[in-house]
Amino acid sequence: MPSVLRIALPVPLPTLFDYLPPASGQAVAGSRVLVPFGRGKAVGVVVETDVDSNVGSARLKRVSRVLDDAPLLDAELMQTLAWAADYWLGAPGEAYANALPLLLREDKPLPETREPAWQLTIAGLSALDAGSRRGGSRALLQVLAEGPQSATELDLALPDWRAAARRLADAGLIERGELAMSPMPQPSLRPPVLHPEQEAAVSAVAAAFDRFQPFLLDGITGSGKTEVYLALIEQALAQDKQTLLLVPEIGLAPQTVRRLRERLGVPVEVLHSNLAEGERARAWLRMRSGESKVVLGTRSAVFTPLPQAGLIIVDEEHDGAYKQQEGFRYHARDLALVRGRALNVPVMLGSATPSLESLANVEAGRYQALHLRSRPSAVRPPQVQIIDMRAQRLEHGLSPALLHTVGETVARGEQVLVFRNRRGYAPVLLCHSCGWHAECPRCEHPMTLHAAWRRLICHHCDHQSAIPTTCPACGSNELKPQGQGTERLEEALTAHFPQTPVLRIDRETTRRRDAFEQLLANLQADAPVILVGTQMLAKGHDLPNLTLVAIVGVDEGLLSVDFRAGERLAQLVVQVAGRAGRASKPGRVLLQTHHPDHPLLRSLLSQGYAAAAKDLLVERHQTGLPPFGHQVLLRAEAHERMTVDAFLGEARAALPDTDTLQIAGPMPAPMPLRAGRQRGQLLIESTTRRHLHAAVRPWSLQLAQLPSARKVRWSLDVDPVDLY
DNA sequence: AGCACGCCGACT
DNA sequence: GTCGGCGTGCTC
Repeated sequence: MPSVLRIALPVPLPTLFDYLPPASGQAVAGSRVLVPFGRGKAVGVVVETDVDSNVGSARLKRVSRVLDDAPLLDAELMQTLAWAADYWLGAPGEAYANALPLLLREDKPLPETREPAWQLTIAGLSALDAGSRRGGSRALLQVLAEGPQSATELDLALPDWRAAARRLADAGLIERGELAMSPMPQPSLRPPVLHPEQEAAVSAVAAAFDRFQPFLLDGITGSGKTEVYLALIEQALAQDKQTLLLVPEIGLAPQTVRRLRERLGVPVEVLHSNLAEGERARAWLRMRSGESKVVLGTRSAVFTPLPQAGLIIVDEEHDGAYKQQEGFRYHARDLALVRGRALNVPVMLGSATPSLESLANVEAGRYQALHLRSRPSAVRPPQVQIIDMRAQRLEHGLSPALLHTVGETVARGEQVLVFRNRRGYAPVLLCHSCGWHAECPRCEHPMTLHAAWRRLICHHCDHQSAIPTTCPACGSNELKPQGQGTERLEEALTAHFPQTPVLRIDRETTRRRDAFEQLLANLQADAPVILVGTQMLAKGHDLPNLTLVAIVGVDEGLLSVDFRAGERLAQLVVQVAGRAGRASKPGRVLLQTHHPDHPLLRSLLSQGYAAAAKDLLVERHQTGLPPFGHQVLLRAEAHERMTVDAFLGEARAALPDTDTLQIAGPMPAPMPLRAGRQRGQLLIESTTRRHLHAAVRPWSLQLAQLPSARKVRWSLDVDPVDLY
């Protein structure tokens, strides 16, 4: 049965589907087709043509329609996607689905890549000359008098233009048109002169254009990594080549995009999850056609077609946001490297706190390390000082020494950042009379007290309940909030420093879109202020007058059972500390801890991240943990513990018994109950990736066949970054 | 994942 | 007598 087509369909099944060729038109590998599937229809991607099908000819259906005459996904992407599905044990159809913007997964003609724009009609021109309109309408006419403008440009120029546009369009004064290209800003910022280390990094990568070579740009905060990226993108542009720039989820501030556009003077496509689907599809298609040369995006942007690829950059490469945590669990940084190899282009990974994986690759000689050690914009690196919390009288978790230093700093008119990795008022509500504490019924974890909401909220499943006034167990009035969240620190600092504004920045205060941006924009550079916040404050954003960073309550990271906790803690401390003293004023960092002698803190503070990372790598080597060992995690959850254990037990029994694999479990997950579901896991480890994959690949197919598998929700995670 | 089919409880 | 609960099975 030759000339059958093998097609990837967006279903979480480990198979591709065979179809007869369409009655008319030619389906080629990489093009989308509409096919009958089950009772309905589906859009799939042709993976292979002219295959020999094992499916009985009676069962084969025929492709209904070819959606693309030419492949939408080029050979390189097709090859990369097949590799990715195999490596991360994903359903092939899901890998292909992930690679296409939602709009391109539908049975519709491709959207026009030109951007819709507005322009004046003849009548509009006379209306403008006559000055017959007022207010917003007049302003819009004036802007359009300079030429057609896209919606994107109008959003920037006149935030409230839409109402006026509707009025003017109804009156026939303006009309919709199209822009030939996405907006082309003028290069308005001249590139700064690079210092020697930046220069060296740029020439090292530039010398590797046209071949695959990974680089690790290890540059402390403020050392000018972005300028290195920009210089390299400019070099790629000079050769008419495309650049893919990946950033973690939080790094994509409108401010970053604007800066990039202004500096490069070319359209910069943006791809992230908040974008409207039409915009996403257009950006993707403009890269595919080669019309655009630069794309900036988060995780899924790693699938952007790059027909004229010149360079791939992964900023903050250590960031866990690059790993997809559900469905098709790929890692965008790792996939970027695979694409770099296939496309024959250099890949630059950048970070002030590189992942242990990347550092090990440097040691093994697979990556070339580039260092930026000087901090041109700062007088000197911040001094880090430990505050021993033991035997201290604390005020809402803040030590006298810390409060004193905060006071000094704001008195000098400078700004302070108090970092705490916990939202809410207090992480525990405890009865001092009987020891009862408020616990989530669905997770059996302490619930966080949120004073502003007057609620107890579970941070694991969002379960909420009212705050009891008396202890539900013993009836006493001794319920006390235990521990400090950002909300409580804000309150305590406001009370202690009534003259100084205290601003809290966490998920609650920045819920509104762009609220974070606005909060930061409102910080007058010179006015003293105390910022209290979580992770969100750890990166980006230059606050030149911020000279003190106080880190409180990171001790959880020192005691965690997760083998990556130490690495993450070190990265967090260094990233947060990097906020201090960026401009002309020296910075200071205070770290308040109960464990001042912890070896990780000691090496981190006395010798810096590189030394601490080296120690951590030695530990990983001795224990055979990643990156020296490789892991696949099988997770399962169900309402009954027994159901989970039965499945995991059968799964374990189905694994080959070889000494190349180490198997741990079945065991309860670190969070054994979450949102009312019992959770368990099985960890498979091997020192050789090849052995691991060879065993796990056929096993993953067997798992789906197990009768017990239908009773649980299960997933496989290759190279898990989180063991929860 | 969807989406059907398929047998057992509280409603017009 | 029906609407609908989610168990089980299938998708070329």
